[in-house]
Amino acid sequence: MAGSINEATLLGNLGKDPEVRKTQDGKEIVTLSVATSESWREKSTGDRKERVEWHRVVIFNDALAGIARDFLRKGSKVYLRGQIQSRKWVDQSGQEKYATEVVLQGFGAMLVLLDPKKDDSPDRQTQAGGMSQPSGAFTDDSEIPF
Amino acid sequence: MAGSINEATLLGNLGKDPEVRKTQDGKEIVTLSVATSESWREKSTGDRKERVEWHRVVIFNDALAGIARDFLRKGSKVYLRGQIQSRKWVDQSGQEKYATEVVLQGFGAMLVLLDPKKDDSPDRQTQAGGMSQPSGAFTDDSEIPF
Amino acid sequence: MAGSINEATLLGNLGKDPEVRKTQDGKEIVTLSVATSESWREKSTGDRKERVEWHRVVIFNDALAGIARDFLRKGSKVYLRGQIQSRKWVDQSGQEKYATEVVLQGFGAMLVLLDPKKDDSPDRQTQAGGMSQPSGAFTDDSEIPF
Amino acid sequence: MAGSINEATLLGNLGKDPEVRKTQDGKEIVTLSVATSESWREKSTGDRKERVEWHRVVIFNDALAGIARDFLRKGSKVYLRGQIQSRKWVDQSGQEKYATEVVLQGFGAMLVLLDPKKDDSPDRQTQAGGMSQPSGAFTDDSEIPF
DNA sequence: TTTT
DNA sequence: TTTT
Repeated sequence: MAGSINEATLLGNLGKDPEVRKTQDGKEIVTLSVATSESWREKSTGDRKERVEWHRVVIFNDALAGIARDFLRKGSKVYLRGQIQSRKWVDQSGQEKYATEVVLQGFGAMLVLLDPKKDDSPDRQTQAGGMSQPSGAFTDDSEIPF
Repeated sequence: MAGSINEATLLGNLGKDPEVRKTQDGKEIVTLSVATSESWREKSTGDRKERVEWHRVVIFNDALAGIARDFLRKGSKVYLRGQIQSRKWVDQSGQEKYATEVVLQGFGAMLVLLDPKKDDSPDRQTQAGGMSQPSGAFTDDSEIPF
Repeated sequence: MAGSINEATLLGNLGKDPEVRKTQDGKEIVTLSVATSESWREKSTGDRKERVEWHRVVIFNDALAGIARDFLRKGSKVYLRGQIQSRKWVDQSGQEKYATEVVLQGFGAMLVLLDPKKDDSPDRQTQAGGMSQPSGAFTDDSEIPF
Repeated sequence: MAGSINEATLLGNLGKDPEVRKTQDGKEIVTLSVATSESWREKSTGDRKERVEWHRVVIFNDALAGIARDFLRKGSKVYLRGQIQSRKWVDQSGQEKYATEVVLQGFGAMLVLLDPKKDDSPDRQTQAGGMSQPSGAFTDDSEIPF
């Protein structure tokens, strides 16, 4: 199928520290548990309600995995974009299981750290594949149009 | 939690006709099976690979459900935005089951029909809460400002 | 034209305090100056380069305008979504002028405050038109699937 | 500034054929005029209103520029993502001019052709940095997991 | 004018 | 398990 888009965009907080695994060939894969939440007031009762959603995020992209491993911690706020992917397997008791994950891999993947910057941490954004953008002017403040 | 985002954006094709259910209070809920796909060339072997992902999409929003029911069919191309939500239940054999769905409900929800417009079909876009998109001309090039 | 999308998504910082204007009928309109920036390393020279882009953001939506007015300040980090709109006018010297803005109005508009929460500030997210989402389970931590 | 996002997402139609220019070093740059439109019913009068917005889109990315040049024409429907960038210059009469464009360049850039596929046209999606989307079947309903 |  |  040509011309399709599969994109998950999350802005939330980590429920625990990133988990780092290694593939057989030594590549690091980082897994996050990200919570998003929404709240609203029940129309009928006027009660305040909240729904929390937990997202399993798997980072295959090397650069993003390194950033996540080094700079994200339990409680960190993060903005990320990846693809929705479902896996199916049979567990030890023979049951079919499905899991759906947000996978950061390939060229749409994005990760932005949103914690207030501390000390000596490096630039806080990375996009899969790097970033290449041209130089732009606007060095003189008087040139800003508003 | 305030300040979070949970957004799934899909552009894909329906694998079958929409399914229409009714809640106890008579509200229609429409479910879609949407396929997205990506392909790439294997670096090592040079082989062409493809991965198809199937997304279960559940439309609670009345306006969007009506549009989907009336104008989407197996094979239709659609662009939509909703939230990722996971449900858990126990099946008849006592097994715990999880399912993750893209839910269209509330004010971020969006549905855009991308099939070539036939005949007498109505406006092809709706966003939750209103705002449809009517016909727009391309008659007079002089209207284009650049 | 049916089925179109016009969306600008920004995550950046305010260059100055929000500006509040009133229309003739007393409606408040809030204007923001939002900076986004990207940096990269010049391939040929190895120099570090940066490009800053300034965005004029105009908030017509009442709820979002109120949030922006009350909780955004110079330096605030904000995530927002609106539409790209261009205006044309003739200035006092008879020159034709164009300006392009990101307009928050209608049902796709979104504003998320990303500053660390202080004290007694209210919930930090609003979407145009309010928010209505169903109740969801996951109240018992043991139910979380990963 | 690290951690910022500047993203424009458009789904609209071309008002005229793509324009192809060459830089001094022979690189092709493709420019599009893309129309998006929205309509609504005036609350007070009940009148149907429509607003058409024209977007100037500049494609620096080689792969996307080639796709646009070869497969887009006046009237084509396209989905694209790029960055909002403003330029300033002085015209021949000494007037300061500003222009805002959606620029496709670097790794967030995306272009998806949405015209019904004709004949021998190639894959219809490209993302900056690679990743094209091939044909995908709908032959066997049993492949759909729900 | 911001932020890093 | 997070955050508000």
